[in-house]
Amino acid sequence: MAYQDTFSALGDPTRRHVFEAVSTQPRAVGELAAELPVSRPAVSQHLKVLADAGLVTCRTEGTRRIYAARPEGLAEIRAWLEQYWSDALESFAAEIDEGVRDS
Amino acid sequence: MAYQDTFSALGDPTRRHVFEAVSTQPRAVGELAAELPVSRPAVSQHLKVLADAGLVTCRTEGTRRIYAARPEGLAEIRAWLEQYWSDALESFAAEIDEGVRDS
DNA sequence: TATCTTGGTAAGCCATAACTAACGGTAAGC
DNA sequence: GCTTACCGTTAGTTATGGCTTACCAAGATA
Repeated sequence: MAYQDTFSALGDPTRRHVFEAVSTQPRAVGELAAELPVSRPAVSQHLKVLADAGLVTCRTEGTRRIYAARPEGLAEIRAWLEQYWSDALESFAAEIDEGVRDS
Repeated sequence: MAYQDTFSALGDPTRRHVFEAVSTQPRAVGELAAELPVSRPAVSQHLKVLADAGLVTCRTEGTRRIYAARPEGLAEIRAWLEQYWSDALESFAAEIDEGVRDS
């Protein structure tokens, strides 16, 4: 049920920006803060949330921390989506079948 | 880019519950409020957000409003996910190709 | 070894939004 | 036609969380 964490993590616009930024290319915290309209600590905090949700990984490079997107983190939400999609279509078909004769 | 609205709408846990409830079966506001630990106005507001995001539809039935899930609302996020997925794998492959030296 | 650079953490403030309570409107039933 | 019940909206309060400033830790370089 970790797809919920993914939704919560990606629910914030700033966090989506950070995620998409590191998706384009792995970057250090300072670089991200430089191109985003938020401070470095803010970026760091968002990265922590994303990391907890399994959406990014961290690689130490001297004093720098290079963050990269982790596509696998989207696997759960992807699986849920496909599952839901098929279930919904099924229910929809059943409803049509029964005929929606109001209550 | 409406997948962002979808993420924002589904980012809230309560809203996910409401969405999943109406997914199981179309229901009125009062019924939803009765089985969820939130008040009726709260449910109503959540449904408004979900409706704006195109995730639910409303059908008037006398004085009652029957809300139903709209699977199509997930189409955008689904498309984005597939797009991102393939792009990410591509970038990942390119990165591997260039060789991730160190560590 | 000393200093500088870089990143993470903690505390506090502020904004957004979710929740509750109360009111008004509308349709159904008697 | 009046009463009742249900639904939606609005105002007010509370709480969650995001942003910033300040401080601390770790590593590289001279």
